[in-house]
Amino acid sequence: MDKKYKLILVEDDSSLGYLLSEYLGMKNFNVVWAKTAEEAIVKTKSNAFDLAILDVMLPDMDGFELSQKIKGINPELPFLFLTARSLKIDVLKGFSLGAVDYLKKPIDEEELVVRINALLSRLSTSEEEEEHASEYYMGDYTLNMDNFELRYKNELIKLTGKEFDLLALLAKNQNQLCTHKEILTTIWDKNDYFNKKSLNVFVSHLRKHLAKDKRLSIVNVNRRGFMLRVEE
Amino acid sequence: MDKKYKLILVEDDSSLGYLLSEYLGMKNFNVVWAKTAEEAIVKTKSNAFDLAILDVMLPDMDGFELSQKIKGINPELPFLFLTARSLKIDVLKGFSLGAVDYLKKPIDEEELVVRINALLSRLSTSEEEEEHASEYYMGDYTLNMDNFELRYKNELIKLTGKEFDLLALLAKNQNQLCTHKEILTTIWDKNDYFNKKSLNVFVSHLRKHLAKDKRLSIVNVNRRGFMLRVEE
DNA sequence: AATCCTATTAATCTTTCATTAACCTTTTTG
DNA sequence: CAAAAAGGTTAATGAAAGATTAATAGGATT
Repeated sequence: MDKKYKLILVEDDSSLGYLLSEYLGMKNFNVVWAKTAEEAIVKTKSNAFDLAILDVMLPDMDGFELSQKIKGINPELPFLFLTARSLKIDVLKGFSLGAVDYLKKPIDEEELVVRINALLSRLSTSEEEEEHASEYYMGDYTLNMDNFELRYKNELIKLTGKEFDLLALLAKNQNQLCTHKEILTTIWDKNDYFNKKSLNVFVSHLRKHLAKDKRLSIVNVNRRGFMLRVEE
Repeated sequence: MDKKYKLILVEDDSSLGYLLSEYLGMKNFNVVWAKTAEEAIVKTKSNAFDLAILDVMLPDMDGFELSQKIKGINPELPFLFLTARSLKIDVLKGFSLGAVDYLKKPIDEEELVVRINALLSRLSTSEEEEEHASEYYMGDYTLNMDNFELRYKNELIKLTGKEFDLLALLAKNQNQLCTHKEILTTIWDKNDYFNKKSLNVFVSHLRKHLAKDKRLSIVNVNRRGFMLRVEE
């Protein structure tokens, strides 16, 4: 049996939203429907979606802005934009090569399913490729991977080697849980009681370093691991 | 595998900045996104960019003014301006000291990639002269690669062979980390404990030589390497 | 061969940083 | 709800890395 993919549909129009979620449900997708951007953000935090379908015109926020925030929560999520405007299409068409696509309204449901599957299949094939970003952004902080520098609004913050390694791992997976095992095996090479104690110390240090931006927090998930949370 | 070019995109508009950096990332560019001119200046100091894409209208500074400042930091950097205004070519003529191009908004991303590649290819043909830069400038010091001379405001400072090699490497990568491995393999050919000890001695010598300009410092990044930092 | 120059090695001192310990707070479990 | 486990924070410690100066050795030059 195929994996049942979980989608979030962000659409303020009730009729269209209902119609699409029903239709996609019939097509064996697990659909969560959010009517506002705010709702979408909350839902993204508490669900592991495989794909997001966003109306670009929402009552409370621009769809692109929303996509950015969602990406902050779940960086791997592919997007499918629903747009009535033809204006932005020239901006979006370039994305048809990557994990972003768009559809013009009115929506053709069959076409929608084709696009969804295209995005999902692309995701699974490119899962292996490692991303080597040279900078990670977290709120007003920037972590530069080339010179091992952390900056808060251009102010340099000195990090030790292990502090940097840990923050880099958390930043790479921001808003996603890093398990104890994952952290300890990548940074300490060994997953034992004493290294776990050491990890706690470093988490504490990093919290101090990141204290200047209230939107950032390193949260503990009891018995599982840590997560760098970046709030919108 | 092709070299991954590193670009800085200076764009205050969140939606456009996000879309472009995502798109260029997909096109296998390493993109660093700055939202303000000030941010751009800091990032230019701490990254070795191959190209800069500047919005001409920024909240804190005019894009052309910014380009001049960036040019002061990285003189070889080619520019690509994004402009809403229909600019006449003669305005850009003043900038044709280096590789410069411009694109009108709204941006056609495919066109953007074509222009970027055009600028970069122009760069690579003249890469020969970049590698053989005859002088490096660090604060009030000048390192002449042709006659192996270091000068502080015209005052000649005598360097030994290894001192020169090391300073040249650091100067070429100023404000960027040079790892122990990088230094030892390029200057000593072998990366072992004793050469590392020797490196420390030379760093100490160079610090004395560079002491006359307080803005210069050779900083150590524990267990990673050294960096020639040039302030302001 | 004596002198000069320079890179390496040695010796010594200082700094840095990961670990450990100690103690406190929060969460989980029985 | 009490005991136990896990997590949080700060400080002490010691080993490793780095900085600096001096000594040595080896090659080149005269």
